[in-house]
Amino acid sequence: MEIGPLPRRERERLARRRAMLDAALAVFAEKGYAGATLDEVAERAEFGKGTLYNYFPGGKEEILFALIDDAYDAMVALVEAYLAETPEGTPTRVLFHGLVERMLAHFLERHATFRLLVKEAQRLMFDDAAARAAHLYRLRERVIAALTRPIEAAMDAGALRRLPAHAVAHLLIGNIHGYLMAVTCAPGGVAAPVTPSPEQGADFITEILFDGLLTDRSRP
Amino acid sequence: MEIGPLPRRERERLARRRAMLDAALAVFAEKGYAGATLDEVAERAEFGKGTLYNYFPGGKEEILFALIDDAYDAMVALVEAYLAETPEGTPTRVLFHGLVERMLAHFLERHATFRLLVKEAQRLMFDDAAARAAHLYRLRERVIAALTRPIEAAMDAGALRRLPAHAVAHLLIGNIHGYLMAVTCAPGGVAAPVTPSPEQGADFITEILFDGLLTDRSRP
DNA sequence: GCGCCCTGTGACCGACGGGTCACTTTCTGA
DNA sequence: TCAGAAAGTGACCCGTCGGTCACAGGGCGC
Repeated sequence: MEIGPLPRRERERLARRRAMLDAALAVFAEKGYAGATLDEVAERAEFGKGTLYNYFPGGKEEILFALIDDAYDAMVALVEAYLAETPEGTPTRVLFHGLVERMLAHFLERHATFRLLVKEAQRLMFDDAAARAAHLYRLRERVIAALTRPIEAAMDAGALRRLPAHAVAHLLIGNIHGYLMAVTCAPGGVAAPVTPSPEQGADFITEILFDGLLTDRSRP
Repeated sequence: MEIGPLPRRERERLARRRAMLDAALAVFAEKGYAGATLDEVAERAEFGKGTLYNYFPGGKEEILFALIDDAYDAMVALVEAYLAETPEGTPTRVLFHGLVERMLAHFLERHATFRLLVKEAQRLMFDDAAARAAHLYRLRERVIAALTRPIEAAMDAGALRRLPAHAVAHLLIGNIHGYLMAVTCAPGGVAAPVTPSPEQGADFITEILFDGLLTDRSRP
């Protein structure tokens, strides 16, 4: 992100790399990794196919992993930035509501990234090649770990029931994923059969996860 | 399933078709649709490649859709069978606990089917070809609809809070999917970092969805 | 027992696309 | 201005696989 001190040459190189990744993201998200062709990526990035190999010697697969790594890094960064900027003492419920809202907003405005993760990351997690699967597993674990920290803190503070924090983090991710699938998979793209805005989505998820579905108890 | 009255010729034909689908399921789940080859499917089914086309004139894609259709049909059948055999008046919580347990058990003992759905169905839901995406969307909706019915009944009975039943059904599916991902994607296959058995998984999911995560209220 | 037809077969074909490399263009520093 | 280096390019190569089809063989009716 520190683009100031870098020599011009370097900056341009990074910008070209960025342009290639952007093009690849669009193509991969649209056609899927297997269905995408490097010719189309190159064309959309406005480079020759050979040039891609100057920037990604590993070819198609290296490009895919660069995209996936970026997507997971961004997710971890989002969680950590949010936690860092949220004042101490924020009520647990507000804290998590904001976090869910941020994550929903993040993916709703990065539709291609979400598609890529759904189409390819999930597939790679079950890859035969143990190395690939393990890499994906590690990326996912980093996100889970980032979420586990505030969950555990809330449990320590007595705000949340003491449950396996790791499992709760998985559940949170699962709900965000499920919500996004429901919202973005409606026929015709981003039209919404369920609630459409990040706020409403966060309301729904937070309310159910915190309060549960049951009626038979007092409610504020 | 009615194999009695069918003439022998028909039965054998269906059995062969079944064998081909089984082989294809194994190969597709392992290598992914794009990575799988019909040669391998044919070999594993112990037929010549040409024979596949006698049973699936549409080729590779028809085989994939047959598998996915079967998987969704089985899910709907599972839900409906469970609801049919569960006595009237079963407490809501017990009803849903059993349902979740059934679904978890179903997929835990059909690992290949789960992998296929994760790898391919999710990908197809975002397919460019609107027809393909719409088909998948319809399949998913049938499952959601089957789940929505008991949820709405429970809301009508006052056992669950009045919330958009459709959204709650999505959420339930999302949690089951998330749980299975967490459990089956551990490095090394089906080893479990979270809770491993359908019972424990159903306990966890039911408890959180019904009671919520908060501590600050009375609990039985 | 005979011949027709239905089913199975796998060698073959052609499209496709990932990756390469000899050549061109652009940039840099003297 | 120019030579050498660095970066860009796309025609080409070649392995791979979905799909085809001419032929084989076994079962069924006659």
